[in-house]
Amino acid sequence: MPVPLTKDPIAEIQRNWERQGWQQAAAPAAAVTAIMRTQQILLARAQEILKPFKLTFARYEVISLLSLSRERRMPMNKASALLQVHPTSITNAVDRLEAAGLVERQPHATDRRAMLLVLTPRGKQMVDRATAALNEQLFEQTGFTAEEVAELNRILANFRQRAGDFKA
Amino acid sequence: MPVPLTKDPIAEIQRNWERQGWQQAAAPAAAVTAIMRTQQILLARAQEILKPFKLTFARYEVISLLSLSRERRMPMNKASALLQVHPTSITNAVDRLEAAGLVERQPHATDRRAMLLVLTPRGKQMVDRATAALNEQLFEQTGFTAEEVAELNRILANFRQRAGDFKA
DNA sequence: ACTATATACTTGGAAGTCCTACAGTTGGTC
DNA sequence: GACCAACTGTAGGACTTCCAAGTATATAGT
Repeated sequence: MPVPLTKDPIAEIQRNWERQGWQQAAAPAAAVTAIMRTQQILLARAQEILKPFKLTFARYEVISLLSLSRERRMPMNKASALLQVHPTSITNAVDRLEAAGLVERQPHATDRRAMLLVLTPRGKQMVDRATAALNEQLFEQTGFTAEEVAELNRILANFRQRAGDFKA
Repeated sequence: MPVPLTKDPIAEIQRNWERQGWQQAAAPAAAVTAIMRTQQILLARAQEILKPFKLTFARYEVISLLSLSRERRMPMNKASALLQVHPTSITNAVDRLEAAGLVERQPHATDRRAMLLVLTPRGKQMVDRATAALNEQLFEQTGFTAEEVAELNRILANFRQRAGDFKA
């Protein structure tokens, strides 16, 4: 990692796959690996930017979601569904957000099984600052051109829809 | 997650960002989130396919790399560089691969700090079967069209190069 | 030749993800 | 009205990733 490689290791995977005679699988195998690596790079950047706020990207996503909702509150199962992560991941994130005073758990008015997540004023302030930092330092300079962003959004939305993430 | 959402939650993020007046950041924010979600879906599929082999994707990547190298052996630091993960991740994966009898650690001939990873015959057999499964069940039916795969490979290779993953 | 810096790997710990299993609630069905 | 299936959130465990620190070895500079 310190010294950049002289060859793209993912292009190397594709060449290896082709050399083995797996023509059909070669390019998609490279694409899958590239997506995983890209995610890793983007996540690392986000975490770096969020470090001064003592937030991780997972926790940022939770409070950002709350911040954009009406009333700045939401049942946990809805947060889980919208962020598309396992319920226990939300539990984990909320435990830490609550310890940091950014979010509160409140009983649901009509369903005693459910928990309502409520963004505190401190939480709101934190989201605003963290979002400004992410916008400036990550989203407005991802390293993708505007065309590439549009292409990615198109291709990945198709994929996610076919994968069953959402309907029509 | 059980019931598919009626709206794409990532498109929702983009709309929310635009509503807040963050025009420049909106589309890239959606793209970043889409990449993360897509990685999650692909990783889950890979893990599912590898489960019968008692392999995780991280461990598969290590033995696949060894399998494609001359002599089926490689120093750990080279594996770390090529897979672009932290050295400790390799240590972790190799501990488990070694326990499963798929890989062996051998001393390096000329550098006594270094460790040589050697794929065992059992390991080779396992890679071959796992690769066949991944090719059939994942890579040959990712849900991307051939054009989309080509676009992804082009866009993500540019990105990774700009991010410093490799030179020229 | 000797010291200082750099490299290779491991250990221990923090954080995230998921899964399984469980307790408490809810709600439709007979 | 009682009962069972489905749902909500959480505890515990496995796994991965990274970071920080430590040990051993190699290499460069004086």
